[in-house]
Amino acid sequence: MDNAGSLGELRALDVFRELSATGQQMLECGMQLNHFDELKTIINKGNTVSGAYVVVRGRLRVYSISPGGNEATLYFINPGEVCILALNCIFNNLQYPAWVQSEPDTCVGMIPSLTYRTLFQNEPSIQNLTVHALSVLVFRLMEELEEIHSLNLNERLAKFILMRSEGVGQLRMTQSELAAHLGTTREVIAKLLRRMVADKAVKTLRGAIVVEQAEQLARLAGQR
Amino acid sequence: MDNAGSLGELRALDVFRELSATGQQMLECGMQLNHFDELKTIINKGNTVSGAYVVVRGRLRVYSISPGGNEATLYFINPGEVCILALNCIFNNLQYPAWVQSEPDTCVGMIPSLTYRTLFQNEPSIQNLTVHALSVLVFRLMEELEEIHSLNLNERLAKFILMRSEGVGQLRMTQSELAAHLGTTREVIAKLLRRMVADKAVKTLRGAIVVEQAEQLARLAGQR
DNA sequence: AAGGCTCTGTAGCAAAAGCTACACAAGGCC
DNA sequence: GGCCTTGTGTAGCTTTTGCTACAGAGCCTT
Repeated sequence: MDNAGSLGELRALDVFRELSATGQQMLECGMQLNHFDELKTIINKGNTVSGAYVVVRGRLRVYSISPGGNEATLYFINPGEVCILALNCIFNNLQYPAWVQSEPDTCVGMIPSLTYRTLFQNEPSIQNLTVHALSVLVFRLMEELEEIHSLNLNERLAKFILMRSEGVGQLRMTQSELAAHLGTTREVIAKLLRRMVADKAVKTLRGAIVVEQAEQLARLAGQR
Repeated sequence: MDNAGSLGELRALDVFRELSATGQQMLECGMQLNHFDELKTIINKGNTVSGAYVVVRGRLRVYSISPGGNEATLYFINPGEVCILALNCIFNNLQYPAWVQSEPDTCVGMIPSLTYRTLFQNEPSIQNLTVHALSVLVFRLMEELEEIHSLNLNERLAKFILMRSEGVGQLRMTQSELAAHLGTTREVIAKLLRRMVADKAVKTLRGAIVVEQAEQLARLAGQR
């Protein structure tokens, strides 16, 4: 996880900005911006992807849905990063293997497949960016897999709250949403939260979790 | 999962062979072959990686170990494929984030980091190979994550046996090994196998599982 | 203010998975 | 053959997670 963080420096947006600044690339003609005010599903599983996505503002959430209807977040795409899964599909003409959803107030740039492939062939910076983005994703997925195997739900929940409340001290999210991220159900989240509340680690509000004692929470996340 | 399969055509070994055949690359000087007769741990978590690994024969297994000591397989690297995680580390000077183990009778070629980086900068085929290998890995990891979220142990076990016994009709593996792959314990595997035996889907031997009725097994793997 | 919607709290039972403990079987080695 | 190691079968208990059901609280709309 620290590893993955240290990889996050090469920002897709900067690369594209620089490229278009130099002028010799036909970049402007390609990138089109889309803005999403509220939560919206952008790609459905099985969709054909028409281009590479770059997150300008906000965040994208890539998730899967089980036959039973339960959602589970696979990973997030943060501002400045490309949606490498889309690249994946572009390079191999595949269908997108998951769902993608925008968080509220998210802005996404789209570069047509063909443009991206041309850029990749001619621009070392784009080659690096691509490899880099894929690497980051691999790290995130491995980290997620590892956590699922070695932590139980309680620990994963504590960790999730801790990570996503950083700075603010609270996490604006309903318990159903939390459940969808961790691949479980609302009632289970409620049950676990009840224990954390009893431990005075957090406080629950409508639509939010307030972190009371971060170290207490960290302890819950750390060991069983 | 069908997606991942269709990605597997670009074989690392062929690319390197071709490159060294053309002669203008200093490839021979780089690749050194290692042979492993039996199960052996090649990379430990946190190790610094000294080069790119190409599997010539056999198979590599990438896995994680939880604090409790339980293993869980993240994915396999098949003949002709590169260990992209190692590439990852090469490009970003990171430590390897998991353990790697060779199966019996496995042959692995190693290309020093520097050589690989040079190749990547100059050879389009290597660039493609790299992106391709990373893409395949991303698909495999996503598939694994999705399965963990949507299938229970019984279904995952059935699927695992089915996949790994293809053609032969049996799976040469102890129950402890099975447990390590699926991230659980021997007793649980034994319990699940007992049910499958009662259903006449499989038969258990010492060190092996024999598939009796593949469709029966497929049914167990398919739904709950 | 009334009604409706969404979110939360709680209980209780069912199923899944993990853990401990032990008996027995198969194969290798001396 | 006897011993040792490794692998398997089984039982019973605990913990975790999932599922069903319902009550109440907060917020918005009309």
